[in-house]
Amino acid sequence: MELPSQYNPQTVEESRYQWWEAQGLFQADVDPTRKPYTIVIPPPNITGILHMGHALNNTIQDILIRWKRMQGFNALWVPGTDHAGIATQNVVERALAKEGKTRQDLGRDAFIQRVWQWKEQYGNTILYQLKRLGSSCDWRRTRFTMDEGLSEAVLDVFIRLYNDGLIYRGNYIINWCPRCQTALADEEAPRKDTQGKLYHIRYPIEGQGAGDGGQGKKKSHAPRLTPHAPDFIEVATTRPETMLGDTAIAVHPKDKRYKALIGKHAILPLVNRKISIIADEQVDKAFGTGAVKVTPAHDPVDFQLGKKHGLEFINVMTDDAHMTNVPKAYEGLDRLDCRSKLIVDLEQQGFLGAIDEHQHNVGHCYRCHTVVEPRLSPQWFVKMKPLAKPAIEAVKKGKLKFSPERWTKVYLNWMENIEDWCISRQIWWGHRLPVWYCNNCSQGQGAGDRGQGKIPTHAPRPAPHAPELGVIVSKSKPATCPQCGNVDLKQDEDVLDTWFSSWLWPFSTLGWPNKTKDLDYFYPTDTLVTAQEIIFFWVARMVMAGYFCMKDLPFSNVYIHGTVRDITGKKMSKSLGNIIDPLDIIKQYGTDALRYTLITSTAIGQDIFLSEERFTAGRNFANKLWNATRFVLAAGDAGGEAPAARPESRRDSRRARTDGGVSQAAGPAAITVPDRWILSRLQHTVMAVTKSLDACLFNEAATALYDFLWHDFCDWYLEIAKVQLQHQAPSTKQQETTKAILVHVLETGLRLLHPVMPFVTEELWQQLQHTAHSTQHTDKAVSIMKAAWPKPDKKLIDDEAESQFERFTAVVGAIRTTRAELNVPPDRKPPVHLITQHAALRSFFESQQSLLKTLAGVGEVHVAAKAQKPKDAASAVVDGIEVILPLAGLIDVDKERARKQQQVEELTKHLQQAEARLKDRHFTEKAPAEVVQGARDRKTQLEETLKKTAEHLAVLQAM
RNA sequence: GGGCGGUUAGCUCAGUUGGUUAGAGCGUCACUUUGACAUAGUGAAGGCCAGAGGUUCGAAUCCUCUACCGCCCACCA
Repeated sequence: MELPSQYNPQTVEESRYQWWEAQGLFQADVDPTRKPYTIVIPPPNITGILHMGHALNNTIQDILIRWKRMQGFNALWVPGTDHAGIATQNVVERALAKEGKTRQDLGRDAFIQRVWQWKEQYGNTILYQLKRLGSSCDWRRTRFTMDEGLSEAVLDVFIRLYNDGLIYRGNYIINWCPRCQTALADEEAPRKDTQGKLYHIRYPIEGQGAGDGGQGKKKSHAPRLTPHAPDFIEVATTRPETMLGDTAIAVHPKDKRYKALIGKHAILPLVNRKISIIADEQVDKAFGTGAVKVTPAHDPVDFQLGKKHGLEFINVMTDDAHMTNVPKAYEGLDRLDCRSKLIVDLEQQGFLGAIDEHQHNVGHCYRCHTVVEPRLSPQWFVKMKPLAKPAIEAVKKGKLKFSPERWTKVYLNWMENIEDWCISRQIWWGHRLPVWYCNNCSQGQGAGDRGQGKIPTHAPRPAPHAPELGVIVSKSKPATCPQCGNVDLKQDEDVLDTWFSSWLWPFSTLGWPNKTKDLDYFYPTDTLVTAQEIIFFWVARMVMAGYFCMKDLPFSNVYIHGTVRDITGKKMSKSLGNIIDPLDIIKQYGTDALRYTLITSTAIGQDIFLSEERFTAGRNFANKLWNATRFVLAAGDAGGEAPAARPESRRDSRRARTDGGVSQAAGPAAITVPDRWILSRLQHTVMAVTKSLDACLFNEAATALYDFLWHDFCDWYLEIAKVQLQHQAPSTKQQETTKAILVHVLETGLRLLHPVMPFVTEELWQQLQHTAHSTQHTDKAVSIMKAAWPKPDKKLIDDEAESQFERFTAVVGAIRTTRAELNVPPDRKPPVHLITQHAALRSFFESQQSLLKTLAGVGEVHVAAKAQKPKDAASAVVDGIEVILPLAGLIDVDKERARKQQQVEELTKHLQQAEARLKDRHFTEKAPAEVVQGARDRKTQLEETLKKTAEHLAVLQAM
């Protein structure tokens, strides 16, 4: 079959993928006779479109899966998607907004229906895109975090945790996004450095003659804070509007400035509420004025202080961050408008001190970037400390490993300081809490009554099995309230955090909570491949869920890859416009090129700085392989007229074609040093690639293959094969051997490369199956995917051939360099003299004459023990062989002389270094013997080379 | 404020447990359109391994400090 001279991925990839799928090659089922290898995909959001991060992440997973599959494992890659609560709801809400509607207009049920509709239409886009990447997932098993089984798992684990006392409801300071109107986990409210202002406000002290609100006082910017008779206390805040909810002022107990005030009261300006002045060590004397206003309902630290000191909690904001429970003048104002108005009023009434510029970290909603409001709110929490315990142990005992290893510390550090997890979200899209309220029993503590007025604080429910009155946790709606028999029960309006379903992913996708054969066989999974951003969100929680639900860790290896950035180091993002779209790259360069370039661009766990030009390397490599195969196929066909040398049956052919059989079948006379060399190099490559993959050093595996296939195989062996194939003597046996080796080495190389570049390797491997010299390594392997992973054949490792061949290439290189440097016209073929004392080397070079002539472009080859010294000859010494190239009439004598001069200088320098080293007593006495010996050998060699080179310089100088 | 990573050729990066003269790809320059491939071949130029100390016979590699870049975590109002 004729192959075109260029590889065109477009004509191959899609149809080849469909063929794989149709053959069922991605599928894995329970098979007790084989060992499983399992990966669960980090489920992409249904709103997602493929970006470079996905491309890298899934390429790595696919490499592992394809590699393990070839090694004979029953390899399962479970795909699926995540419902991505807030993200998806936002997308659908935006679509609604275009129709001029809000979700409230539709109502809850209709809205959710609308989201499902959207999901059906667009939610699998990302999965189709993963197919374009070549991902060999078992698509029959595709799961979705809101499908029936997984929803069941979510409710099940909620109830288990609740019954174990690990889920509780409490009023807590949470991050509240006023735009999305939902609570956000800490991880969902990333902090950004923000330039803000620090407002100083003066609170009059009760009974110090300033209780009249400071009217008529002169404005002074210097706080008068004497320990003796202060009439006000000045505090500093970045959010003045929260002062309306202040219920105390806190100072450090040892702060001399305020000691006298502790226990007294201050008057809250504008509100005229009496608040107490308390002491707490948490207060930093050095910050601001050293006095802090305490707003327990609107700040995490203040919340703690509030609980500790029994303060009142006053919520002054509504869900959409407008003021409430405040003096009429401020009621209903937006938080920022209120801030402005307050500043004016405080200033007018003389309560305002200095306003400083202040840079601080402010949380922003990760979806809409609105500044979050820390806010007291009734929410559901998972108690994390008990869950973290086994998850910490697993890592400490080495049962769970991270690569790169450094993430272990990050993981442990977080786990050991873990905070409870706020799992309720005030959105509609997600798993609704399996919680019902009885209005009879619960006194209006239901979900509808959120965040208004003065909320009593609840400590977390401390002991298990202490059910709150009127709160019923149940998978389905209970008929009646078990306490009072009331039939009017209302389900909690909240849904669960998206991660509350993802943390079950490794076992929920395999059927949990049912006891399935899949679970039994495939769990625990093996490797989890993910990005560093979600170690806390997801990885850590999966480990905890694994131990809680399955009593076993969910995976034994976590591979954390780097982040794909643009060439300047910025994260790729739409708003920056620095996106390189993987699908564009696939169109332009091919999937294999994309995969190859991504993989070779990152050492373990390092970030990738990507630029588009880099993909040419991958494309060129695929093209190189394509053309090498074209050559091998052509060579095979050309040899078709030698049937006697060809084994007749397939069975025979397999025997003759196994690794060990290559040399034996051809007989000792037919195998040449280059043959032995390439076979030996192949074994080293098999070992190196396998070892690298074992250590997750994907870039090293790919680079080793690139070097071997491109340089060793194409640059050297293919060129040699051309000579060996055209050569008539000594026998056609040699030609047969050469052809067999060509096919064998290429075929093995393709198998090694298949996990990284699946498409082109499959295509070419299929082509090779049609040749006379094909090697069929697995019986009935229909695809390279099912071919066996190569194993090294130690018998073919041939140090002698390797060192001889290295000498050969060095001699060829020396001749080429000389020719190029002296501008010898390419059609001129000067004779060459090889001078060496070693008889073995002489006979070796005698036997390689024709190769030398072709590869180095020389005429007659003279091998001798002694130099005849032609006057105008260029020469070089490599590996103890002197190479003399008589170039009568072709040399630029001056130039060559200068070059030799330079060579002599360099050699002299190196020799001096070597000598100095050997003279160093410390070195000779302390360094290991082989290192010292190496240095001696090196020195001797240098001396020899220098001597010869100097002689030639002398010759040149005489010319 | 803590923690982590990075700094090696013009660019992007490798560099195994310290050990000959520090490598690759891209780019550059020269020659080559030879029957696999110009998405190629051959050859060349290009590095005080961020800086300063230290350990060692020997340091890109180990230690300390400094500088810059980038991430993560954290309640300084």
